[in-house]
Amino acid sequence: MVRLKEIAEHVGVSITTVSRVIKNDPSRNVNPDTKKKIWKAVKELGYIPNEYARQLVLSSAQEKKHTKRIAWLASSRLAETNPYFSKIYSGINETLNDAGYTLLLISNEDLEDDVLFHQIIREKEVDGVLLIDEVDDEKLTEIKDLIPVVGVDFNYSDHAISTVDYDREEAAYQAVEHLITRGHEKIGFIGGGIGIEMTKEKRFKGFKKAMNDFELAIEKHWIINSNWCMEQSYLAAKKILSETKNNRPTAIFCAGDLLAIAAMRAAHELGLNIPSDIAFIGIDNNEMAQYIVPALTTISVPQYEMGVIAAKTLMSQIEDNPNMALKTLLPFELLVRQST
Amino acid sequence: MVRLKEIAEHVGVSITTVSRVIKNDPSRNVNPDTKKKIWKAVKELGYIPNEYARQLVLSSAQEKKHTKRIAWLASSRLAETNPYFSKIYSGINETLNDAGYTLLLISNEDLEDDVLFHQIIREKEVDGVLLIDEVDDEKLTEIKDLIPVVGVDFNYSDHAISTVDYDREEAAYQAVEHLITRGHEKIGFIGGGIGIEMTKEKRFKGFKKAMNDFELAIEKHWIINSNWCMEQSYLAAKKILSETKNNRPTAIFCAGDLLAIAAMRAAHELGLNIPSDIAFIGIDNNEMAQYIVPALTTISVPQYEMGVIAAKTLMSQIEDNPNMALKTLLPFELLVRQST
DNA sequence: ATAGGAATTGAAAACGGTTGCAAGGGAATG
DNA sequence: CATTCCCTTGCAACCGTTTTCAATTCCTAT
Repeated sequence: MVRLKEIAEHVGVSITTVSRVIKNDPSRNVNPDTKKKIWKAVKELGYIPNEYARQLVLSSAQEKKHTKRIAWLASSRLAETNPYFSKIYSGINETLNDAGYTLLLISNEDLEDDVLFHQIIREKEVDGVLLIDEVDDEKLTEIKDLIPVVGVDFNYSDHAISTVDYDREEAAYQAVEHLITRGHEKIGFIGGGIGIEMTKEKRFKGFKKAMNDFELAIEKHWIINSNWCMEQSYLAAKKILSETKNNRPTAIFCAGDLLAIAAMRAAHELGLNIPSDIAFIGIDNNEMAQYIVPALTTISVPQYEMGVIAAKTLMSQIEDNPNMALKTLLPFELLVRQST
Repeated sequence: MVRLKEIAEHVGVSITTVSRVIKNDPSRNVNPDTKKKIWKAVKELGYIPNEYARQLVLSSAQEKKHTKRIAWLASSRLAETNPYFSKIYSGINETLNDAGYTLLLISNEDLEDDVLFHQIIREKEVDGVLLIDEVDDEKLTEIKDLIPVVGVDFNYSDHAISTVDYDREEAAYQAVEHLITRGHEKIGFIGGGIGIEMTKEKRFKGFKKAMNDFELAIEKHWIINSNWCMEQSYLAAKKILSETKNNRPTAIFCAGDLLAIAAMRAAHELGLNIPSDIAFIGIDNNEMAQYIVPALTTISVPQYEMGVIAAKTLMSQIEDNPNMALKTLLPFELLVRQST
């Protein structure tokens, strides 16, 4: 390992001078010739500053340097399954990268490990944390006092942290309203809801509110929790739609496009026509939604923008440190296609 | 900041002893009572070891400590668009996490930035690099001498680095062969190929080989480069399939399921029946493939396993350091469904 | 009792930088 | 020619750990 010392000897100056040149310290002036010679030696010898030694000195003076790293905290299951998140990720990553940050991926489950938690959060291996999934309350309470935190794609947390989301209750309301204006009265709901009580699920709330506002009855066994799993959505839909015409819904609101696609398959296999026998509406505007047959009516959510804004919010919290808990809501849009 | 010194003073022992207790050094024995007292003080004062000071000492003795971080190097465009990669990612992430590693996401484009490159690769902010996309040759040559590298989901690189992939030429061959055994003779090809000359694309090679082996003619304007973009695949398919019956293919081999789905939409809009008028086969076995109507015949690729093995390969290169360039190929499987 | 060994502890020297302070040298000024 | 000042440079202390080595105490076996 090349050290300052070797450069100093090679050039014939003191370590101090070399250090000053390399740090490009503007408050100290070094003879241009010396400077040139030192840089030459640095290149030749392939010197790389020892970050540890540097920080050691600084650690007492100023507070610990920013690492320019940010943790993306999500349950691994989630990131893996849903293309929905890759768009959010895209927005986050591009924004962060432009600002010189890099993303560290940590799955929620791993954070249970105390060692990791200690190392990453307490020792500030990262400057901030982006929450995609809900973390359990206890952990969140612990984290949010130690390090800036911004949540994306959810907002039902009671904690005082910044979140970026769309108004999912209103989105669901409009989706159901759309079905109702199309004349539907018997409407089912296929939700995701991993470990979240349905009651907390805003999309379900929106569904209920719309049904109530239009004085329509909610049929309990048309309410499905799919665990965000296409297979489950498919099976559930198959079950519901196998009933006789009077006992099955005429429309189903799915909390995700993928769930809708799976459910539509079930309808197709049962020989039902979409949308005349059974209509479907999703949420997400997955790229696929427009290509499947029939194209899926859905609510387009600004995933990319959510990522961008979440990243910006977090960076401003890190850099300017205003500990305000901002709740940002982004606009969405109903896209009517062939499935309704 | 709480330092060893303060603990030492608080307990009334030397810094040395405190250090030994905290490191839990088994080769040195410390009086159990002292140990207990020290731990108590550590907890009370909230001591957190200064990683910089620690590493500074170690940096000369052994080589620089492993950071337990690994960089995932991919073009941002790629990760964003294709659910295909999230499965690979899943395999990688889970395997790494189990071994105590975390993933750092770096987009290919950002690495062009010399500062980032220097910091991440040269200063060993990570222990190793996973390549998903091809990096440009120059960069790769530079990286692979500095740090362990493993490539996933490609193997046409001439460089001596380890790769994990499936035999994509053979997979393509079997896909086309399947179409041919179904009686098709006029077969089109929709490929991805971002910035890669088609000739380098193994899937295209497999396609050509099969066509040649069965003595079928390749129609040039049935060969499309979609840039992995569903929209382009859709448009291209629409153009080809608008021709009169004699001038259009009876089957199309798509280098990805998503491309196939988009192309099928085009066929549908033109009123063509799948598979009797036009058959489709994809590659990937995207989760969606089985749910669309008609379900897509495709080649299932062990994405998750590829991720797992790539991660393991990289870890063994980091830890055991055998600089061998292993080329691992995983098995795939033809899944015949309704689109052929 | 006493030598020898094991258990326990501490002093001090690194590790590779940064930085306050002071000194040397030359040019400018009186 | 003496004085002052600025430019340039180096000395040395320090950052918070780890670790070598030696010192001290306490047993145990003779």
